Amino acid sequence: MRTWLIKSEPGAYSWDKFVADQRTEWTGVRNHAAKLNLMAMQPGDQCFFYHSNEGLEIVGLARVVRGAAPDSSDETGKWIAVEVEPLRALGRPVTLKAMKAERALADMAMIRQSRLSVSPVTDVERACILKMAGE
DNA sequence: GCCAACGTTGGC
DNA sequence: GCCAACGTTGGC
Repeated sequence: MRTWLIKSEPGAYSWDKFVADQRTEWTGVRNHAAKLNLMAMQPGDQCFFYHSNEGLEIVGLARVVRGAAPDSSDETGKWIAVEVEPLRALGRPVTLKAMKAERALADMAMIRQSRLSVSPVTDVERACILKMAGE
């Protein structure tokens, strides 16, 4: 089981909306590096859910329920999406500021490449983030 | 195939 | 609102 990090602007699609929906197709990724990460996702993998632009914190944990398939919002047929469901909110949100201050997270993909909307999280990083969340 | 111009993302 | 990072487009 691998762990990933997916970003969403809460104004566009918030954690609360995600919880209300119970399951969603993660559409709209139009970046090749992010697409490669989507393609590597397997059912059962988990994803930290991060609020970009507003909030700037990881708020919850999700699970991949279906691997990559054509993105239903894409008319070109070039892009793909996975389906995810919420697992649980974190004990407390982990802010970008706190992550940047944590030396163990200095090499995190999302820190090094801030614009990448779907990124991998290592086991060490995952454990660190969960600890920061008070879990 | 290079590179300047431009658009978008996302943090500050 | 600004700007850095980065991706894409289009002229040459």
